Amino acid sequence: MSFGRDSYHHGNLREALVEAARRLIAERGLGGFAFAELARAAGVSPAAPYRHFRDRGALVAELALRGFAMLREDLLTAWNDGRPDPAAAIERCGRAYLHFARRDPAAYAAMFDGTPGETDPALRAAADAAFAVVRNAAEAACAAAPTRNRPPALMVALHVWTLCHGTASLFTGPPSPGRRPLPMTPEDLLEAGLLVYLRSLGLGG
Amino acid sequence: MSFGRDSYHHGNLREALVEAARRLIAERGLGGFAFAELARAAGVSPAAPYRHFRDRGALVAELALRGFAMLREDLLTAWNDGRPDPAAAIERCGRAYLHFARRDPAAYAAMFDGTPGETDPALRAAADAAFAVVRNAAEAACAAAPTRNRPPALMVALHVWTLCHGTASLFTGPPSPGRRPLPMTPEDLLEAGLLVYLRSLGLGG
DNA sequence: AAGCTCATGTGAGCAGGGTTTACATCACTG
DNA sequence: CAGTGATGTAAACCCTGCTCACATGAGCTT
Repeated sequence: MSFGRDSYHHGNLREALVEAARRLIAERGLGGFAFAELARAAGVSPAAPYRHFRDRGALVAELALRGFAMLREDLLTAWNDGRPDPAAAIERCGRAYLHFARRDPAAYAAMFDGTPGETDPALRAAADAAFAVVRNAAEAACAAAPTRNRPPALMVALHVWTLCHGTASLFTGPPSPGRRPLPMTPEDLLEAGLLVYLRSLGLGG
Repeated sequence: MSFGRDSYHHGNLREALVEAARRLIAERGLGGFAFAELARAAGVSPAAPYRHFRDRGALVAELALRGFAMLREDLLTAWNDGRPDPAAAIERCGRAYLHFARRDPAAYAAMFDGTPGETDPALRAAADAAFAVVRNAAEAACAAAPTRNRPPALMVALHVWTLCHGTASLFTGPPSPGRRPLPMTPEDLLEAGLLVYLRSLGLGG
């Protein structure tokens, strides 16, 4: 369990690599970390990381996997069984979503901009589990809505997720050319959007 | 004006590079094109592209610039002065937005995932011009809404843009780990979302 | 037509990254 | 205490981004 490298083996290389990548991606974007650079930061030879990750993509996938697990927990806490009412709880979920995207931009990028290629089943499962929280919230919201205005719960969940992701993608993280200047916080923009949307379903204030 | 390279000079290198980049980015993502590869595809030495673009980022910025101009035109056409009514016209804009993201995924990526660094003023202006169309549509929609339910037009524009971008980002282009399987087309999902949202403002329906 | 100029392309070259392979070290286990 | 498997090293390969001095030739001036 040595960190400063007093022995031949690092003792914690895998974690060190993940954390170094998290830092670099947060600073310079998804493409902004070099495998060799991580190795250097850990005080290890350029080939060492390959003992822990098949390639760069595998490290990004690991980051995404952990990200989905954390996001799921944050959403579960925010949902809090829909108390005091589904609309308020969903707005809390929106804030939690943005908070997560801000707190761990590297994981967020890995989750939504990463690996155009094949997707590992465990990763897909983690993504499903995170979405399931929103899906469940949408079910509760629809159950609480007047019968006439009930759209399918899955669609509501997708709309909520879309609004959250759109807000996070456009207004947090590294600025892209398409980023608009905001006259309010992203949190307030999202809350207002969710409010308007849910009101149309007969929910909220 | 030679293409197959019968003379020392290419004659159209700049355009050839942009088009090759567009193709490669569409296939392999934003990081998936090599400057040297573009040169090879154009039958030119690896140093030649640097006569036309300062670096890789400059080419991406060019793609983004053209993208915003095209998107603006598409949105203007879709808006069609708000006929027959603002809600219907805004939904048409949403479809146009998705259609653009699908038709030119490389430009779309350059516009919204590109260059974490400084942004050229012309690029910013092009982005502003495209957003202005939506902004204008939101003004018209708000003007048509019952007085009690009028949120600020800018906020409505931002919500619409966010919904469009969220949908495009999550459900078109190269699949990311966070992508959900959809029981409908992205177009229908977005249309439904805009419908619910605008209904809350007292429009459409 | 002669000559100048400048945009455009070339070739060579440097630093550095991704990845593989054969080998070294070491913790653990029987 | 030897054997084994996990972990790190060294060296090597090719590719990329980018720079610089130089070559080419299109178009303008005269």
